[in-house]
Amino acid sequence: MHILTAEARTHYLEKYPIHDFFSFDIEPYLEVCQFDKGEWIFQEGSFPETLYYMIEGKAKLYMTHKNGKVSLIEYLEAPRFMGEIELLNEARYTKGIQTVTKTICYSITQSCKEKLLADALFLRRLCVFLGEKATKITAKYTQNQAYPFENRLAAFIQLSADQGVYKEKHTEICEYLGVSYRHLLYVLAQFCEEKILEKRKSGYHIIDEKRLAQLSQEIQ
Amino acid sequence: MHILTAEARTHYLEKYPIHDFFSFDIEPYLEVCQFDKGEWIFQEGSFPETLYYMIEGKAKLYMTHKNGKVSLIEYLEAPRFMGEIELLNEARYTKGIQTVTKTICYSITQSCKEKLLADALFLRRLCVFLGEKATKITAKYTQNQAYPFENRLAAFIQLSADQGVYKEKHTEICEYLGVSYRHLLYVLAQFCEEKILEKRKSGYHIIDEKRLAQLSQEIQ
DNA sequence: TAAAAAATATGAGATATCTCACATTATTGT
DNA sequence: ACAATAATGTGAGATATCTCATATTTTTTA
Repeated sequence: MHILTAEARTHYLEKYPIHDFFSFDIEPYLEVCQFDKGEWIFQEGSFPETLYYMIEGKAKLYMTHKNGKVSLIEYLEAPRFMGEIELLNEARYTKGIQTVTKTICYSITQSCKEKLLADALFLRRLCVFLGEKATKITAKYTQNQAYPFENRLAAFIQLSADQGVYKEKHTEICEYLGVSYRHLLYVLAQFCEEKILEKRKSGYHIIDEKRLAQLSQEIQ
Repeated sequence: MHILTAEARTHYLEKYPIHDFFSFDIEPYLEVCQFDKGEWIFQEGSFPETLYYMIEGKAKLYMTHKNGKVSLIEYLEAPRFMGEIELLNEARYTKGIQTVTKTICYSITQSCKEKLLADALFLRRLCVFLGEKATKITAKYTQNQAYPFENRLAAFIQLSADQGVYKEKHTEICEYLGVSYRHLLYVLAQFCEEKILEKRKSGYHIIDEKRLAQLSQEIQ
């Protein structure tokens, strides 16, 4: 992680205004910083002392279980807060967050913690953010247990395909969707067999859009 | 649902003080109400116009999927807010909430919505509540996909057993834990076979506490 | 650019979990 | 007190999903 210079700072603050999040001047407490691809923003189990607001980039939220199994819990995409739970509660240790791409964040030091926690404007925005977060997680996991993997995968392919081509990393996606690597490959092969997808060098091409939509619509 | 009289109102307000949630006087906007066992607090799909704070009782949060499958998402236990997401966002329709026992709530009309959304004291408490909610849901569902049902059931039995006896309703629990009724019965039978539980008229008695703890501790 | 590490691929066998059908109690409303 | 409804219990067969072993290809790193 490194902190950006005055020029870059000005540029980002103009591009992604944040002043209206607060009813006091946040600039003295704010820095613009950059994480390289693959860098860890929070180490799992640490006690973070900074509130981040991600403005560009993408990261993954991880958690390691006692049995050593690692779950990819969520993709975090800009714009969003990180470390907000730790701001509200004392001494909460965090899950791990690792960037997927180069990521730019506003970092807000906890030296203005008191001010933040007394600022209705900021708190209201945080409430909305947290509420949406809870709703989204609930929806995702409720689906997970109510639908077979086939439907969830179809939905995910629709969501993540670019120009009709699906080319995510299997190792990552099987974690995210909560199935084994083997099973993901099985179902992808099955989609190919059923002529819904076609596997080429460039990725899995969607050839039966309609059928895919049908499968995924059983969810939404 | 019916609204309690002045005496009862005073009694509850003394027993469960709520004044310090707000920096203004909430009493003019507040009523104490009671829901009977099995009554619906929110009908699924409706647009609630009241913020509730449950002070006594227990309820279940439900959601119906497109395919007709119903998920029991969460047990809601006092004390907690209900309808807070709908207060923050315009026109959000809600999931269904049905009481399990007689339930007492403070109901807060949306006529003080503006005041609430400008009150840092209240918003801060709401943030903490929402943050915990998100954390809890994440933990629950992350476990769901990382551990086989055997472990989760062991943990749930430990949690819900009363004096060493487990006697929840199967129909409800299989929904909550996200498995079929049949499978729940299988695993309970398996626990009996392994002499972890013993089935009697009064319920399933825990006879091998140690082994049960072992199974469930693989999670926590 | 060679070696190491990560990602992809596939087979085979095990098991966790589901669906459906049906019988037997409890519980509840009238 | 009786009918209706909900909850419990069990068998059998299907299938969704996992584990493990092993080979190949791609990407990363020294």
